[in-house]
Amino acid sequence: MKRATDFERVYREVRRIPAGRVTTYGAIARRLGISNARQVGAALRAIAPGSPLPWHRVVGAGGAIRLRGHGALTQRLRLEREGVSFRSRGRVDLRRFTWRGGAGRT
DNA sequence: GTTATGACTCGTA
DNA sequence: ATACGAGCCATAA
Repeated sequence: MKRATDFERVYREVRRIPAGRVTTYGAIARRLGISNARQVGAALRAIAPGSPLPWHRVVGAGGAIRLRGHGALTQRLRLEREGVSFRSRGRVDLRRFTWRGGAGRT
C-alpha cells in the first residue's frame, strides 16, 4: 500500500490551519514527527504557484516571516487580510494568533 | 553513490 | 536589534 509522503502530510496539516491563525515550521514538524523544521519549509517551497494551500499561515520561530522578497510581502498581506496583526519588525503576534490545533480544533 | 541547497532554529557576540 | 556559525536532514540533481 502507498503511504503518504512527508510532503503530503505537511500539506494536510497546513490545510487544517483556520483563517486568522498561524503556526510555525517547527510546530508542524513536531506535530507530524518530522525530524526537522527545514523539511516543512521544503514541502511548502515545492507547492505549485497558485495552489489553494494556505501556506501563508506558516511562519518561522517567533512569528518571523522567512520568505524573502516578493513572497514575504504576499504572505504578510494575506495574513493581514485575515485579521492577523504584526508586531514591530514584521513579527506575527504569536501570543494571539498561534493556532493550537489538535487539542481544540478551530 | 555524492553534492548542493534551503520557506529552520538556536546559541553566541 | 543585527550578524554569523553550526547543527539539522530530506529532496533534487
